[in-house]
Amino acid sequence: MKIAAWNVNSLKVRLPHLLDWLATENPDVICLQELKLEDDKFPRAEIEAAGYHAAFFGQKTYNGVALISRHPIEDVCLGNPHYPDEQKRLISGTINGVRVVSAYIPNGQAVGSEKYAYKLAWLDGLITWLGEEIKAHPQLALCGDYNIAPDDRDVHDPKRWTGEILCSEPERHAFQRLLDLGLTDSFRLFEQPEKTFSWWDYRMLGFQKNLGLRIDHILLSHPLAGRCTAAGVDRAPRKLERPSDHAPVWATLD
DNA sequence: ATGGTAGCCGCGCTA
Repeated sequence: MKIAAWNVNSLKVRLPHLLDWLATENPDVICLQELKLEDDKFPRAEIEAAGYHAAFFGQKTYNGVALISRHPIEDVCLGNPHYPDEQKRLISGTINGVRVVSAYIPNGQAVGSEKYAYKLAWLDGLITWLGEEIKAHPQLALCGDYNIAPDDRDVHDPKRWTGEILCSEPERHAFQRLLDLGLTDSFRLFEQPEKTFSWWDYRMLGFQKNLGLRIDHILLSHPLAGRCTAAGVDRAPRKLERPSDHAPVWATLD
């Protein structure tokens, strides 16, 4: 079973890239973030024509998340019952007996800002909910755009980013609290090339210079981590014309 | 120190 996550930064614009990636990589599941479209604009027909089911939680202009799967998606849950939120950032469903969560964790804008406080509160709500969810569903994968680089290895220039948004200690501590629930960063189960990132700013030739961060993650509960055979980031779609600023991340399970 | 780019039913906001 191959599971992926991709912040597409507008599904309308990126649909051709998504369909290409589904055709070449053939994931069983891909969790999408930043759809930036309402549910009635979701390209259901195109996704189904490619042989996939879809469950989605959309919003105009901002946010929006989806589960795309080769297999039926059961028991879909929209949002976090412990954290009522106008912003559509969370969707979960059961696929092949695996509870798959697609999450778009808030960016936070700047340390100390109102949006930063929202990010930390949102993470608190996520952690509370996941504690219960993982008990109910021991086989769980939390996938998406975390907007957190968990370690200095995940940052192109750790000194410059020390204490900055995406790297601050409270954000990294929240990531650790997710791991403490019994989750494992699938990417770090394997040896990886140095300076592997999943997001590069559109500005200042960020991708060309590899000025990136690894902020997109697939966390696996212990039973799934034990089945994980490979994980990585696929930079190829970031090289295309009019790319998302994020690359897809993936993990395979036995 | 600022600004650079991309997406959105833009005319600023979010990332």
